[in-house]
Amino acid sequence: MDVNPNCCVPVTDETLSVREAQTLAGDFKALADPVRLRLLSLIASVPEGEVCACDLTEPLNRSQATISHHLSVLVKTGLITRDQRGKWAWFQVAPDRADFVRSVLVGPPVPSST
Amino acid sequence: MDVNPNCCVPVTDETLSVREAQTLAGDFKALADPVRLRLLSLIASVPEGEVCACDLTEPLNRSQATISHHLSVLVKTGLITRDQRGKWAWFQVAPDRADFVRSVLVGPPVPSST
DNA sequence: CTAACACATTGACAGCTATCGATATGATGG
DNA sequence: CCATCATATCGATAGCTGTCAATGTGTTAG
Repeated sequence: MDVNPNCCVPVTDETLSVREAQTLAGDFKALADPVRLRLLSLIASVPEGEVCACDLTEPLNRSQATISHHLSVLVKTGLITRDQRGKWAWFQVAPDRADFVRSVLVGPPVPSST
Repeated sequence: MDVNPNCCVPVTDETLSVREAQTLAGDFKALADPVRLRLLSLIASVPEGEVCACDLTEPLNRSQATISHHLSVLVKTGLITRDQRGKWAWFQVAPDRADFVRSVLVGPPVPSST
């Protein structure tokens, strides 16, 4: 296929590399689920800075297994950290990702009425 | 299941609502693919502000059908707009989403060396 | 040791998604 | 009209993902 005469091939150095794109996509994949977003939101919203898993199952209306799964996805992606303390597991937003998480959680431009 | 005595139920008003979470997750789902991220990056990087589809197939190393599919996903999500002009289709970052797109494309903290 | 508890893991299933070849659509040029 | 080109859509397939019940693992209390 030859390039049409009206435009240029736009690949520049500013373009995301394949590797960068994969990394970024991995982060967004972790954020691309409503349950995980609400989990993250809950964890980020507590003044204490950390929440134990027992308090996350009920408000999200999912089974304990499902919540545990989502938490482990968030941990594996590095967005939150897990701290096993006795028989409870405590989660907090990963300190080095706190800015990212906060910027991500400022709600979308909800297309509400008016 | 009763709440353990060491923590509180953290549901507050700051928590993402179900609807907000769904909307946000939809955006991130569109961004959760390396090919779409690179497409977006290419479109956002041209000085002219718009690119025709013919210039997007080759650099991403995917079939024409695949690129067309990804472009339509980005259009449907509202991140880019399509302008059919003669037999070419021109794409640009949606003006009202430009800030969001730019903030999203600033590369991740790549853990590689240098 | 045993029972109860908090949580993780497993196995299964339905639904979604990325991809491509093939084909359709719609514009352009003769 | 007809051929050609740019792009969209279709159909098929392989792989991934969200979910839950069931089960495993490690902890605490008696």
